[in-house]
Formats: sequence, structure tokens, C-alpha cells
Amino acid sequence: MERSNTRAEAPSGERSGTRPAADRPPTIRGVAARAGVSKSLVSLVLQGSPRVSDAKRQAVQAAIDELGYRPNAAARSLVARRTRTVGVLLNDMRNPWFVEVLDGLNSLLQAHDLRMLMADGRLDRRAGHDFARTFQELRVDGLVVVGTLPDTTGLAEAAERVPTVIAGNHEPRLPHTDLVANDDEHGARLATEHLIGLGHRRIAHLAGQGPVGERRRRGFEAAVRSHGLTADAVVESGDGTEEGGYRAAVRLLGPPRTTGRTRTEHPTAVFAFNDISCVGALSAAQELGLDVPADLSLVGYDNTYLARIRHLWLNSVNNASHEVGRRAARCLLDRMARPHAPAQHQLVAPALEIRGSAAPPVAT
Amino acid sequence: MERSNTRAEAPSGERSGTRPAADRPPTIRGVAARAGVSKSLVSLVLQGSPRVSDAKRQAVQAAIDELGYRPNAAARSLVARRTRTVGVLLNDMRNPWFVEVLDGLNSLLQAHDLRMLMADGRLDRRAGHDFARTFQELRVDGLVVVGTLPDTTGLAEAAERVPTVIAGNHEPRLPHTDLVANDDEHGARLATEHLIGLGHRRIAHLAGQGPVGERRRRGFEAAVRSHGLTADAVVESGDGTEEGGYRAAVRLLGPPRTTGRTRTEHPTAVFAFNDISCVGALSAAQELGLDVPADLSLVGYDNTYLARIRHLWLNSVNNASHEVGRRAARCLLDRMARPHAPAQHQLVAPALEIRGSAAPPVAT
DNA sequence: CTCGCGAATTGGAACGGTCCAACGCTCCTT
DNA sequence: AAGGAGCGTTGGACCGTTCCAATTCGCGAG
Repeated sequence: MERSNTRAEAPSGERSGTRPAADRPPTIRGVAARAGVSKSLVSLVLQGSPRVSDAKRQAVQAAIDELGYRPNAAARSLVARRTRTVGVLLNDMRNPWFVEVLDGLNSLLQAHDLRMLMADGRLDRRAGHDFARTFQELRVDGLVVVGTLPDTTGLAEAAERVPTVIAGNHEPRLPHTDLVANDDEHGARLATEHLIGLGHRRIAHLAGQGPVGERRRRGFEAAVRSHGLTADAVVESGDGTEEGGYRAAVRLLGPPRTTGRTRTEHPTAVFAFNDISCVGALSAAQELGLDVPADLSLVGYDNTYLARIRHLWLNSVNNASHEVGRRAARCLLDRMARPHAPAQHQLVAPALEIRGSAAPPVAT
Repeated sequence: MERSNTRAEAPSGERSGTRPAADRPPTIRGVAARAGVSKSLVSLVLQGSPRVSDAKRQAVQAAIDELGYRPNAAARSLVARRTRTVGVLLNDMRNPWFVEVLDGLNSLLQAHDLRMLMADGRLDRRAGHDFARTFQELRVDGLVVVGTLPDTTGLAEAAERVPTVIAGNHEPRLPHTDLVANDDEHGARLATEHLIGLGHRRIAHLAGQGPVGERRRRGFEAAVRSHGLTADAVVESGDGTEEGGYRAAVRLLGPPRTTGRTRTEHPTAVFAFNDISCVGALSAAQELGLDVPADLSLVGYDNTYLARIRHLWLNSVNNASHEVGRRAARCLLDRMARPHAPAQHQLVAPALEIRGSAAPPVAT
């Protein structure tokens, strides 16, 4: 009996060394007993050590299969002081782009034998319960924050202790925390210059809210200015829903504005800050009797599957989220190796996807 | 020194009982030392025991805050023999409906202080690595399978040991495993009877693949038959993409078929097995010069945000996925309490969402 | 003054693994 | 024949927590 009871004359009677195994899952010791070897040897087999004889290896393997033994990850990580798990903090599962990022993340992490543990920050906010803490308690080996976090409280503190990477967001900037984000300004410039290149001179922008909306708007304005044009109009499209895009586009394209402009002064092209609001603009154009792309050119952003629908077939900026995920994984792996390296900030260049929603303007 | 070194005269010199704390995160003992109490007392404070004096409680709390102590979940679950974690097996994050299910699941599980650990089965399939196994190693307290699993290998075995619930799928049926699914047949009947109620007599169906597609098809056929009609046509729409729906609809609505039917014999309504293929049909109708809903009525399925886009505005069956998630959580909690209860199978009734893609047929 | 007695606090075993030093073999060298 | 080297195998400490039995302490009763 390896684990001898120090107080042999325990009052409770014959607590013999063999455990009663009260219907618990089998342990490494159970396997060892069954195979007639020591638990150390079982451990070696589990880790695929080459210094085990074939005979014993097979005996152990047989015992494992018969008992349906599964190693206990908690016990393992307790002594190994690593969990081979990275925590992924999502802010909103509904957003389709994050799936791409996740996919990219996964491809690399999996290759390094790390599992991803995901949590939706939006879902999991109960009173005083923050996620950075939960992940710290689980002793994840790394942390990835995908998208905009509802509150950064606790994150800064977690990032001090756990290798952390921010993916798909420009904030927050923390001391030892890398950041990989989409280059929204660049993407917006791409879209705008595409329209300019087609010959458009009066280009409007349906702007979005938040930091992302702002960056895309800045990119739009920069592109317009650098070509000697003035932005025809920048309209807030609100919450980024189809409804918001629709209303904004109606304001933009509807009956002449109070300034006294005539019909011909309406914009001939619209750059929307995302695909959904772009679809709203498409609906508005249709209702107003404008043909897309003959009378009005449209460009969206995010290249979601909406843009790929034949019925819509939008030109859209593809922000290469998969690449964002892959680079974030790369950063995380590097940082796990050298936790105190200086923070790296990267931008991933997007690309324009051209379909059928833009064309040269009709000669006026 | 509580943990005395048995070999006091170790060759390595003065390995005193106090750990060197090689930059490890603080433990309960560190907190205890700092607060001048025993580790047991710290443990009691952590669990909010009422039998601790206020003075000590505050001292411990102060030490915890100063050191930034976080309890180690692995150590805790090792002795507690529970993890307060349920594993969620997803087959495809890209599918939007599953987010709803997750949301429903979460609402209940969170209330019972259980965290969800998600894994995407599609992503995580490397050689010989199955997820049911990973979750078993993590000793999750419960398992939820969301959607169609790529391979059921290992699941049956896992379900023997861990309370398991299948959500949003009709298979597999396992001994002690509950199942909560959408009533697809009912939903399809709802959609079909809606069209019949509008006066349509020639109704076609764009069928989908897999068990889900089959059930919806059965519902369609049953509804048609029970109203004394014959299904006008059932066309395989393939993979469930927009392209597939488009092609199928073109076959259905295009130039007269080889059977010699005339134009008027084309169906006046189409029930598509999901929204995406329904959009494909919409595209086809448009290209063929058919107005929706005047010349052709359409009904989709899933009530995704596609259906809600003003430009598309599809009638669609809402399969109440949130409710599926909530009921699955309920089942899981029950089963965690009584693991050997007989398996329960529930169907959640869907509801029809009416928008603008269906109308009475024009008189012929 | 001593003897319970309850409340507060503590020591140590246990949880299920990994890892390391030590052990018993066999075989080879000197 | 004695001494190593190398290989396969083993015992036991240890990881950070919980839980239980035991201990200490102050205090009122006998």
C-alpha cells in the first residue's frame, strides 16, 4: 500500500488502504492495479514515453480501454502548472465576422495543441462577475479578446498575469498586450477610390457608430479629399441595421433637400459602412425608382454573405478576418514564449471584392 | 512549518519548509501567511462561512486583495469532484440559429452558476481527437450537443458517464440522454397550410438535404395531401445555399418542362426549406420576370435576419430556437440531479412569421 | 477551582495526476 | 570477478484546494 494511513488505529474501523471506489470514474491507480504495474508506469504510457516495454504498454492500454479510463485534466494541470487552454472572450456571437476570426485563431492554436475555451461576455455579465477573473481562476495559458469589450475592468489586471492578445479591435492599448486589428481606414479608402476610379464625383457615405464607424468615415473623407473632391454628404445611418441604412438613404436620395439642390445634384454613389446598411440603401434606391448600379453605385463593408447573395450582389470590402485570427494566434504563441516582450500592434490590410453594385455614372 | 520535509538532511542544502515561490501566482497559503492565519481559515473565508470572526475575515480579505489572489479552479474541482462547467458541442458556428439556442441555454445555466465551455466540432477535428473525450477529461458536469454532429463516435460512451442533452437535433437517440428539437414537420405544415389558406393549389417545395430537410419535406407532403391536393413538385435544392435554391427555382419556374405542361401550370407558390434557398428562388423569380408576391408566393424557414431584410421581406417559419435552448438547459439541470431518469424527448412548436412574400394567387 | 461547552481556528489527509531519484536487472568492460 | 552503463520500473513528494477531526480558548455552571 503506497499511500499508508498514518493513524493505523483510526476509530472508524478498518479503513483499508484500497479505496472503496464509490462509483467514481477510474483513476490512474485503478488502471495500474488492473494492468499489474505501478501508476508511474501508466503515467509514462499515457505520455507516450519510449522507455516502456511493449508488453507492459499493451497491458496498460488494455486496462485503459476496459475501464474506459480518462485522465483528469484538473489533476494534470495542477502539477503541470499549465492547462493547454486559451480563453477566448467574445463580445457578441451574433456578429458573423467573429466566426472568421475564431476560425483563424483555431487553425494555429490547434496545431500547437491548445484548446480554445470560449465565453460570450455579453451573455455572461451577472452582478460582479467578470470574465477575466473566471479565466484567471481556470489558469488559462493565454487570453484572446475578440471584438469590442463591454467593460475593460479587470482586463488590464488579467493581462498583467496572463499572455493576452486583442483581436479585431483598436482598444484598449495595454502594456504587454498585443493587438491585431482590421485597417478600417485603409478599407474605406479602397472602397472610396474604387468609386472615384469609376468616375463618380458626388459620393456620399452612410456612417456608422462607434470607433469602427469613425475609422471608416475618416478613411472615406481622406480619400475624397486627396482626390480634390469634397464629400457630397455624410449621413449617420444609426445603429447599423438595415432599417437605419434605409432611412439614411431615403434622406440622401429622396426629394430635393431644403438647400434647394436639384435632382441631378444627388450623389451618384454611396459608400456604406457595412453590408447591412448597404442593403438598406439598396431597398431605398429601389423604392425611389433608381436602378443599381446604373443610376446609383453602392459599396458595402465586411463582405458578409449578404453581399454574396445574387439578389443583392454587393461590392464590399473584405476585411480578412481570418487573417486577423491567424495573426492574433501567432502573437499569442510568441507572447506565451516571452511574456514580457514589448507590445506589438498590427493592422491587417483589407481587400475590395467587386461584384455588381457599382458602375460608372451616367453622363449628366 | 506544516508541510515538513521528510528528508530533513537533503543533499541540496537548506531547502527550508517555506516555498521559494518561484514567481508563481499566490496560493491560499501565501494569503494565510500574509494574514497571519491558517490556510483552512482562508478557505472558510473564501466560501463565506459564517463561523469566522469579523476581524480575521477582514484580515484575510485584505491579504487577498493585496496579493491579487485567485483561487485555482483545477485544485478546487479536483477535490470537489465537480467543475461547475458544462461542455457545449457545436457543429458549426456559422449557422446563425445556434446562437439563439446558446442564448437560451445560457440564460438558465448561468442562473444555476454553471459556466459554459464551448467547442466547435467542425473546427476541432484532428486525427483521432474527438471532443466528447476532451470534455470527459475536463470532467464537465454536463454536456450539450447543439445541432448535427459530424460523427457520433464517442458520444454514446460519453453520454453514459456525463449527463447529456441533445438540442436542436432528432438524433441520436441514446439511453439516458434527453433531446429537445424543433418540430420541423409541424413548421412545414404551418407554412404549407398558410399558402393553401391563401388559395394556392399548385405549390412546390424546394427540399433540403439531411434529416432536417427530410422532416420539412414530410410536413409539406402531409399538409398538401390532407387538403386533397397533390404536391405540384418537389425539387432538391441541393446544399442549401442561395445558388442551389436559385438553380432549383429556375428548373421549376423556367420554360415549360419536357412533360408538355404549359406556362399556366407552373406553381403559384413555393415553400423553401430554408431562408437562403428561398432568397435564391426570389432571385430566380425576378430574373424570369415574375413579381413576388403577385405572380409567385414564397415562404422560407428559420426566420433568419435575411427574412427580415426589407428588400427581401420573406414569410418564414420561426423555429423558436431560444426556447429550444431554454428547455435543453432545463433538461440538463434535471438530469444532473437524477442521472438515471428515463430519456425525455421534446419537440418545440414553431410559429409562422408573416411578411410580404406571399399573397393570394391571381385568378387564372 | 475545575469541568464541560460552544465557537473559532488549525493540522493533515485526500483529490488524481507528473516528475525525479532510486532501484534491480542484464550486459559489457576491465 | 568486480564495477559501470543503460534500461525498464517504482515509490514518494508535490501541485492547491476542501473537508473533517482535533485543538484551543473564553466563559458560565457546579
